[in-house]
Amino acid sequence: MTDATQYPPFGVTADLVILTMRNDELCVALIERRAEPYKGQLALPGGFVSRHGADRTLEDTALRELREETGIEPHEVHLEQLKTYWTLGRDPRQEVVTVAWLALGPIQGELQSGSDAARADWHTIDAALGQRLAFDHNQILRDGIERARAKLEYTDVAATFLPRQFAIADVRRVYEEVWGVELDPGNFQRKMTGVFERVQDAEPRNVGRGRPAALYMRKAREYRDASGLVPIEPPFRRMDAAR
Amino acid sequence: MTDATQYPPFGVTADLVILTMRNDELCVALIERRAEPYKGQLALPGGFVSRHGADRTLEDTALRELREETGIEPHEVHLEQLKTYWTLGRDPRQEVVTVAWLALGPIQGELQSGSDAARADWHTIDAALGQRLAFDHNQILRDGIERARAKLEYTDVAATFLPRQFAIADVRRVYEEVWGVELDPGNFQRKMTGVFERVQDAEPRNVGRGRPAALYMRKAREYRDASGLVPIEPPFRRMDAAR
DNA sequence: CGAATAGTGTCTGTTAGACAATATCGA
DNA sequence: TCGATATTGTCTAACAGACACTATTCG
Repeated sequence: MTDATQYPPFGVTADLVILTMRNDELCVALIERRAEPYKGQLALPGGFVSRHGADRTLEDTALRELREETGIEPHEVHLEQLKTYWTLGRDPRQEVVTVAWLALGPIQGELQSGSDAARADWHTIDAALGQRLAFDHNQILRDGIERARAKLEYTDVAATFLPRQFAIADVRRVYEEVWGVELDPGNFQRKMTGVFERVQDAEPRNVGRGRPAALYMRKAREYRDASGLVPIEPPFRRMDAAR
Repeated sequence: MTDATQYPPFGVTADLVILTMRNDELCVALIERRAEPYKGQLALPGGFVSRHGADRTLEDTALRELREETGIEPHEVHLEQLKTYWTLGRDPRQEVVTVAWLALGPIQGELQSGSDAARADWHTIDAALGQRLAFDHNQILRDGIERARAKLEYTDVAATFLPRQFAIADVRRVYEEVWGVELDPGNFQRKMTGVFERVQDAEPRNVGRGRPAALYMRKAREYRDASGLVPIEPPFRRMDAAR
């Protein structure tokens, strides 16, 4: 660390794995690259740190990219740092270190393509991983999904996919889709009612057929860790599948 | 991402949170900085990526720094990426992004100071966190310890602190020290014998008084995740304290 | 022998998971 | 009414935690 200037200069980007549920399917936001390298291929949205010194932290860059891409306000999503990626020659233009972020939210509308994207769209996880993405974005996407899967087990992160008020069955559908399993509705209900807070007033949103569900929201007062998530009790094991 | 060269150049370092047990105390490796900034203060060991293109991946840098600092061979330690840190002006010389790594191992000997360090020594966690470290290294160290604590709960990572063969009580002492709790020896025994593999031959290493303990090692064949750790069964809860 | 540590047995309260039963809606 | 979904009840096997007990060493 004696003389920093003797070491090679890097570019630093923040790339985003933005996941949401659309029609009960787990989807990821991808852009189509407008420029080389990987022109025309799909990639995770992202961009370089500190356009004109606007970013003061790594998170600023991630939040800015998130806003540009989805038009969503930061407080509506869960955002956490995922992992950092670099291998020699990973980007042919110059050495680029990418700090990947995981963003989860109830994002409804269509996406807006930023400056460097020809278009931006939602893709199901299977469709996205079934093709070659730009750079090492296949790996980043896999890591992001794995992180989300793991966090369902010991946090209330599933609720970040849902609007502010939701039914327990909505939470269950998130688990079922993200884990790819079927869960027993009865047992799930019991476990989760303790995790969330019942909304008393609120007319029961009456969507489909069947008995209307009570609405819940995330508990505000409980202990949250640095990531803003509430730990859920001992284990919600991935093996807890019905049948 | 249109023109990478318009963005500011960053230096990239790998800094290490190297934890080990010495005299049943959790200790961290710190260096005393030889040069400005923070000259004379304690800091996590680390260094810039790719001195003369020697590093082809981020992990290469971490492994190289680890070897230089501890003289330890990579296969003897558990190494995982922790988190990446940057805020504007974090390093007064130039903008530096630091990829922090967590290294856990049964590191016995003294430390060798690298080129940029006046000296390198082991410090207990309390001593290290009780003073002002260079840069944002207090935060990085706290994050590293928290990661280690969390991983004890659902992996066999405790064994990475120990030599290849160990007694169950050794594992228990790791949990007790890292979590700062007392665990019931009997119940701990039962849970952990399933996690590890008994070494049949191996004369019972006879250290202190009392009945000599059977030796165990980590299971080689079981499923290991990408980090090389074996998941341990449902929950080893932090609350599982005795008394 | 007694002190110390390793390891096993046993009991009890809790809980996960299976599955049945009830509640409340739309058609 | 039926079909669908929400919610609660019940049972059982497993298990965590408390704690007593046995095993094996050293001094």
